[in-house]
Order: sequence, then structure tokens, then C-alpha cells
Amino acid sequence: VFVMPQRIQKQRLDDMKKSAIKKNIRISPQYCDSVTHVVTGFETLDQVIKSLNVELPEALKEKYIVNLSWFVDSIKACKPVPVEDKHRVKNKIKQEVSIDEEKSNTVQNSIPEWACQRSTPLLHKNSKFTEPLEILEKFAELRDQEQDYSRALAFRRASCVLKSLPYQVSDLYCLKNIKDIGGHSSRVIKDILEDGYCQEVQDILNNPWFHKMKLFTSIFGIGPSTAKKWIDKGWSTLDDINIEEVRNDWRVTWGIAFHYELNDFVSRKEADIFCDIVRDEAEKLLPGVIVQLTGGFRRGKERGHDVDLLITHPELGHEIGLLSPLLQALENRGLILCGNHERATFNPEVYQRDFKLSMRGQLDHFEKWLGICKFPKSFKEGKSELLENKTNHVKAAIIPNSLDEEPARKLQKITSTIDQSPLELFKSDRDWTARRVDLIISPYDQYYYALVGWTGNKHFNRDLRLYSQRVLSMKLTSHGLFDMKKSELVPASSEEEVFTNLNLKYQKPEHRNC
DNA sequence: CGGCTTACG
DNA sequence: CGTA
DNA sequence: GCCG
Repeated sequence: VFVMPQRIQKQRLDDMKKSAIKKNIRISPQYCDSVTHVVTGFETLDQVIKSLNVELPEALKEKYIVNLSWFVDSIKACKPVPVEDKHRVKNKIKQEVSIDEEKSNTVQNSIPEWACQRSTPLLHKNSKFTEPLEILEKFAELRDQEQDYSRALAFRRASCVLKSLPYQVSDLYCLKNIKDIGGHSSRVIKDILEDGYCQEVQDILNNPWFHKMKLFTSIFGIGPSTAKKWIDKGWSTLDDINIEEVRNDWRVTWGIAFHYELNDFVSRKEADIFCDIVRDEAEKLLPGVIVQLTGGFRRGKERGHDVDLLITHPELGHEIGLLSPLLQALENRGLILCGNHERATFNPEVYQRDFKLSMRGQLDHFEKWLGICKFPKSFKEGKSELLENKTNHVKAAIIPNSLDEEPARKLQKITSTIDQSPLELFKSDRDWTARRVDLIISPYDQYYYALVGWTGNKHFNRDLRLYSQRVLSMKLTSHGLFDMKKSELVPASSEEEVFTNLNLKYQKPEHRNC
């Protein structure tokens, strides 16, 4: 037996040779005519021939060219075992090429260039690459310098295309012909393939600045800019934050006080129960109303950071005026902590510029409420009926967005309606948990565009909108689709129709986790 | 070397 | 600038 | 950062 040393770890090679000699398997120190078996770490015959550099490759045909498994089996059996098919090293030149072609063909055929043309499930086979890539995305996003926002996008696109692959990436060859994975992302994937980790990513994870940024930007109302200012003040933890020095914004005030709960996960059960309650209350006010849970939960996630509810009515216009009494009803049930009601503002000035004229024509009914709700702890066990007789709840601060009030007056209104400071309230004995909630009202003729927009995810929307613009010369928003060539709105009466209008295959919500 | 989703407060 |  |  001659064992070719290439592609075999030196220690392993020595160990195996020693074992073989012990078992009376004769090992030849070099290749020669008397050799009957050639053991190799190479995968194809042509590599073997090339490496042996023999004058007469024909002579090889009379010998067994086998892989390490034959050698291992033989050592186990204490004698050279019969050569089976699984042991043979095959001349895979042709096969290899055809596999590669096949791969690149399937890549070209089944991996379309736009994320909105692909199916991207929540669970996929390449998390060990996508998670580090998304660390790089987050880092670039937080760094927030000149081109960083777009660099973040590039990492997200690389991650996104890997999520849509039906197979696990096992070598860099898998990446050939795949778009959006360039030099940097390839290097990250290569590192993970070779070492199991990527040092660049590890450095970010060990970077204290990154952790401070992540902590501060996780506060509702705090973005990269404010977070940086806070770090420059020398603040590192939530306790370092001096509330006196902080922007007087209701989101920040409540966001800091309830940071722990707001960053906890909302379970699907809680979201469903809350959605049912809102639907009940809305139905009382407006029979026939549609209340749809959207966001991550609609995409199949079991946990989320907020609850998004999209509300409409099949009769166009019937949804007008629903939100205020609905919020009142929710407050009467002790469910509302604070929030901001964005009333539809019909501003004639927007008619001054081009296509927006058409987009905004139907915009005057747009209404939403972004806020924090009080979810009774009973939600988690699924006992929603308990909250009916709740009495001892704190009065809610609903901030009206009406034009006759100055900002200062609005802020005063918050503090005057609340008996305790947010922090005291957080520390007090409660039977509820603070949860971020978005309530969105949509007129029915915009509803299916709103449904797509509010179902997300964020990257799916970005991609969908860019695709609309670039490929179709159409402008997509959560209010509608505008054909810029024909200068007209394209209606949709189902979610499927939104995709048809965009010349796309329908993607189920569960497949929009880009 | 330009472009990177779109809209609201 | 921050939110979706 | 990656593409056209």
C-alpha cells in the first residue's frame, strides 16, 4: 500500500501508517510497480495522476486507487479489505463539471436577483453565516458615517440571499454566480468555513462601544445620533442616564422607564389575545370591521418586540373616525399606558409636486397610533376574560395630535394626567406588562398595499420598492402603487393582486423573512 | 462612480 | 432625528 | 459593500 501524503494531516498520516504496520499491512515508502493499493486524500483521479507524476498513467488502471475510508476499514479489519464502490476514487472530472454547471444553472434559475422574487423562510440552512453578516450590518448601521448605512444594506443583502438558499453553503464554490456576495462577505464566509468563526465579527462583539450603542438604541425614541451623544457624555448603562439632560420626548421618558419590559419578547399568544380584544371593541363601534395582526407574527414568528394591528372596513370610508373611540374603549378597559395618535393631516401643500399629487389624493384618511399598552399578566396564560373588571389602573396619557395645542402644552398634559412618574410606575406593584403597540387605520382601497407594507419585513419592503422603481417604473408605498409611465394608481383587491400588479409570484408572509 | 424604500411627525 |  |  502506498499512502499519498497530500491532503492528510501529518499526525493522522503517521498514526495510520503505524497502525497499519502493526496489523501487517505492508506500507510502501514510495509509489512503485509492486504497489497494489494507492490511498489518497484527493477526491478525483486526475488529481492523483497529476500528483504522482507517473510516466505511464495507464499502469494506474491495474491498481486500486482508494480513499482513506478503505485504509481505515482495513486497519480495523487487520488486513486489506476488498475494495468496494464507496472506497474508490472516481474520475469525476466530467461529473464535477456537470455538477458545477448544474449548480450554477440552479443558482441562475432558482436564485433570482431580487429578494422579493425569492422565498425566504424564517428557518433556513445558513444561520452560521447570516448571523455574523448581520452583526456586520448592525455595526455599520450604528457607526452611521458617510456610506455606512448603505454598507449595512450590502451586508443585509448578502445575508438575505443566503437565507433563501435551499442548501447549506459548504464551500466558496457554492457562492459562484450568486449576486450580492462580494469580497468582504466572501471573506467572512470563508473564515467561518475554515475556522468556525470570523475574527472581524468577534472584534465587534468584544467592542464596548458597540454594546453601549446597542443598549441605548434599544430604547424607544433613541437612535444612533442620540446614543452617540450619550456615550460621549461618558454614559455606559441605563443607570448612567440623567433624565434631566435627556430630550423631553414621551417615547424616551417611557422608553427608559419601561426599557426592561419593552425589550422583553411578546409571545404570539399575547399578541393574539390583544388582537381579539381590539377586534371585539372595534366591532362594537363599527360592525364588519377588519382587524388584522401584521408584523413579525404574521410572518410566522413566535415572538416579537411589538404588536402591529392593521384596521380597515370593506366599505370605503366607514373606517373614518374609528380610532379615537377605539382608543377610548381600550383605555376604559385599562389597557393603555401612553401613546401618540397621529391624526390624518390633509395638507394641501403636498399637491405642489409631481406624482405625489396622485399618491396623496387618497391619503387624507391615514391615521395611526404608536404607543405602549398594558398587557395584563393573565394574557400570557391565555385568560383574557380576567381583565374585564379591572379597576385599580393608572389613568392613561393619550397625547392628541391636534393643531390647536402647542408642544409644551401637550407635554404638560402627559405629566398632569399621570399620578406617578413613569419610573415610579414601573417600580410599583402591577399586574400588567408594558408592550409596544401600533394601531394603523387604512381605507379599504389602500388596505392590501398597507397589509404588504405592515407585514414586512423591512428588507422585503425595501427590496420590493426598489424593484418596483427599477424594473417597473412604479412607485410602491403602503398606501398604493403608482404607475409613473401611465401616471395612474393601480388598485388591488387582494394581497395576491398586489403581487400580480408587480409582476411577481405571490410570496406567503412566512416567506418574507429576508 | 452613482445609487441604495418610502413615508410620517 | 426617530418611527414604521 | 456591492452592483451596473
